Amino acid sequence: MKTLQRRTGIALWRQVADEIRQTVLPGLAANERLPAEAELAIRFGVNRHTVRSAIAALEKEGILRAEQGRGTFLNDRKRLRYPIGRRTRFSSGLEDQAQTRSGKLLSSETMPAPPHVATALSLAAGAPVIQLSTLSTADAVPISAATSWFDAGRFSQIAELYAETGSITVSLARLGVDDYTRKTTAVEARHASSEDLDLLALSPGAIVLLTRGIDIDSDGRPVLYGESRFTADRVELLIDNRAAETPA
Amino acid sequence: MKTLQRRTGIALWRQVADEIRQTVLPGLAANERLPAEAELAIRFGVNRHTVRSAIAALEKEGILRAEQGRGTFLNDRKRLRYPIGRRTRFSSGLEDQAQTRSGKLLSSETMPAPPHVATALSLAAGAPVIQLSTLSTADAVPISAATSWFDAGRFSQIAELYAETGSITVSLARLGVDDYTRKTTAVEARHASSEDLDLLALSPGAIVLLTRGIDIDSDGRPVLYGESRFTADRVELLIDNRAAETPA
DNA sequence: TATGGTTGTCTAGATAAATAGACAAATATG
DNA sequence: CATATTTGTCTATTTATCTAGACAACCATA
Repeated sequence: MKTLQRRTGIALWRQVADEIRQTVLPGLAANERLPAEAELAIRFGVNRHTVRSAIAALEKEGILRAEQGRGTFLNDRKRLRYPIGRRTRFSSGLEDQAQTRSGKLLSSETMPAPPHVATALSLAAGAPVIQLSTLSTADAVPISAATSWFDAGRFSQIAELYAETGSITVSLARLGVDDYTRKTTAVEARHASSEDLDLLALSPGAIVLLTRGIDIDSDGRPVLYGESRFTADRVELLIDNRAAETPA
Repeated sequence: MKTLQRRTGIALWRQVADEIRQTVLPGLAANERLPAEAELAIRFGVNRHTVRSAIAALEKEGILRAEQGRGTFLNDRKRLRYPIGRRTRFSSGLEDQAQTRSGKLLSSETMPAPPHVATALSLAAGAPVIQLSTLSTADAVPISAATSWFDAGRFSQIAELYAETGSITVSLARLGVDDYTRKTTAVEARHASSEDLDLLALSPGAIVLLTRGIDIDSDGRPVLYGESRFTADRVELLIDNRAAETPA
């Protein structure tokens, strides 16, 4: 196999790690043994030491474990499925997948609305908005880092409420928004920025799923505009268009 | 700024390219000039030559253009917005964004259904299915590579029809499926595999958005199960949950 | 047309990644 | 307990990446 490319700025061992993830692991059951390092080296056309670097990286990510004399084994881990629909909430939809879930307020700031935020919230450009930076975890593992903007006039207490409750839904309920629904969600994927690496405990080159969404209340008024970064190796997004989606 | 990390298997120039993409370009209008190479080198704490490698890479991607004596400029390019909803079609929804769109059949094969395909199509494990590999382009640029599976009993002519028409929708219509809707779509992101690099004309380390979706006909019977890989730097997915989504 | 700022090219040396080979340490098995 | 298989560690060498500095080529403008 001669599929790896050199002189591309991506170290060979990293490419090998990606190939193992994508072409070797899918064929294995949990706790099953991988082919020996020497065999993988031949298969990918690289030195055994390069394969070892790749395996070391995957081991550090918690995907594999190597045992001297026995072999290297696939750990038992599954990806979190994060539902996105009209009623997108962090907590609900994950109950059966994680024991504990939490939301932490990293920072809040009142600022004039940047152009795209003003547009999303149907506010005048530069109108005051509150920006929340939050981090959500499931079973103590960082799942997403989000930045949300709210109309400062309508939701002046949002930061304090979120800090107290750890939930956007609960905070909004206390401010008189009984219900809200997701209007649109845009999804992109990109390499994690240095800030993402930090917040989400990722290693360089990692991928984040970026969603940008607008939530509206029952009158159709925009309630919040948010951008979330999900760790792509721990999360997949599930978009459900079934009949339950029908507007009330 | 000291945000770059060394010894990670990602060459510094590539990290610089990503940082430029994410922290410098968003602040620029189309055709606006970037800070000078020397200034960027200081900002990122690397040698000017490293910045030049990064710019060369972005130039090769068509994002920037460097002009000797004048500076380096941001090209005018926009990301394609690919709508995902109950009625997900490749052609419609892109009309206003690309002059020409085409679908090409790469290969087709009849095979026993792999477990996850059988589940998705509500078939018995191992029942015969037709697998289509297709490539979709917009304005001659590869946008997505897809693998789709159909019940071989119900849609035996699907490969020939797709080869002829370049459209799943039209092919299905000729086989008596007047309408179909998307039941669920799962979205993941990962590094492009060597096959993806090839098909989608990407460079190593590039990201693909992977969607896995099930389409059903008006009776609720599964029509196709498909997995699509989108080039993350040229496409974003737009999930629309508005009232138009209401089932017919 | 002189000047300052910009990108382009070249040389040289330092640091990181990849290859090659040898052997130790642990494990499973006959 | 002898043997084959596997991962772990070490040394040495080659290749790629990054840094450093100097200067050429080109552009805008005073």
